[in-house]
Amino acid sequence: MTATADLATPLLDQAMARLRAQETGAPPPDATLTIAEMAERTGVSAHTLRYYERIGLLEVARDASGHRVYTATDFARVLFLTRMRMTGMPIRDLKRYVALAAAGEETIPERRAMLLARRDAVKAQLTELQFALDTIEAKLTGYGCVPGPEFKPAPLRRAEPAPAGR
Amino acid sequence: MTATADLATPLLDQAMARLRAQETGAPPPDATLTIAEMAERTGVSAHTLRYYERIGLLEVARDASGHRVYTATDFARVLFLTRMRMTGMPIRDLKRYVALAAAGEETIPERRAMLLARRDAVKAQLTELQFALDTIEAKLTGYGCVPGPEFKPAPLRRAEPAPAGR
DNA sequence: GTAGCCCTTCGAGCGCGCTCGAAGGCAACC
DNA sequence: GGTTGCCTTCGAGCGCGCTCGAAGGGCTAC
Repeated sequence: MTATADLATPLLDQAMARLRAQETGAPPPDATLTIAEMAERTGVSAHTLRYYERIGLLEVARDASGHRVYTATDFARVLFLTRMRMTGMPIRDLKRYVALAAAGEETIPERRAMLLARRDAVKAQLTELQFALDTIEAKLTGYGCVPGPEFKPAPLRRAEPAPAGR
Repeated sequence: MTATADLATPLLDQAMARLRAQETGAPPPDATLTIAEMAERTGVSAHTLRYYERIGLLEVARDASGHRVYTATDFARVLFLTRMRMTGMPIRDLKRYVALAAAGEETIPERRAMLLARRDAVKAQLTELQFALDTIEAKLTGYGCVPGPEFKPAPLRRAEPAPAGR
């Protein structure tokens, strides 16, 4: 994809980078990573990793020279953050979530509530996206395009019953 | 949903407004609409409707007093635009698409290419969103939430990339 | 030593997509 | 005539999420 330059979708490219990261740059066992390695493996730029730390989404140890030392836990957290960001969860909410997580067990109810809200939001988004996809394919048909020789619209299991037909 | 105020997701709310618009504010037969009526029925604010027109996404007729007069065609276009926007399609691309559509039949190949690219992007997004949803539900399970109707007591934390780590 | 390179902090800047406010027109009603 | 209220144009401003550049530190290789 990204066939035509002016159709480039940065968000999607980043997302694909992250997917690749999840597949190829699998979480290291208990090795540590430099910021450059983290950037490469998570698909999140070093600039952005520093930014996330600055705003309190991450708390990263330093080595003797003051360089950041990322652990497997940090790696997992960055993946979590990027997945939540992908769903459109605002950074302000992620900050709150992370703060709650740092605060201890008694914040679990609120964290759970946040996740439940996010889950509902994501389900709604899936419904909407499917709706938009239907719109696109209808228009493609109008432009003399067959919906496609491919069998499955997407390699995903339908999370939701499709939104009332179309 | 939108249980807690600081979890509010404007995007989602707008999206829901639009969904409602599609259901309730069904396209008028061949009546015309004022900007306020369009705003109400599409869930797109009057400010934004004017903005869309200003940047060339819309071309709206005026009445004798210079007030905008929206037709059913305009309504349909606004719905199309909002659905494409929902997929993350940048306004710049929509501008190009609209310009092509205005240019005539010979631009159909390029329009088709844009739609195909967008279709792929949306499919990728669906996959990603589903992935994120899985992540959320796994974490919810860890927080003692059952994803389904059946209840299983899960007092133990699942080994998850818990950002709650620390 | 010094070159190269990756790292650090800090603050400013940017692109996107709205969002808003000011200033005024026109029509209807009291 | 005056008030209300929705409409107009125009340009400025804003919130978000990065993104970048400047200025400098420390390590290794030559």
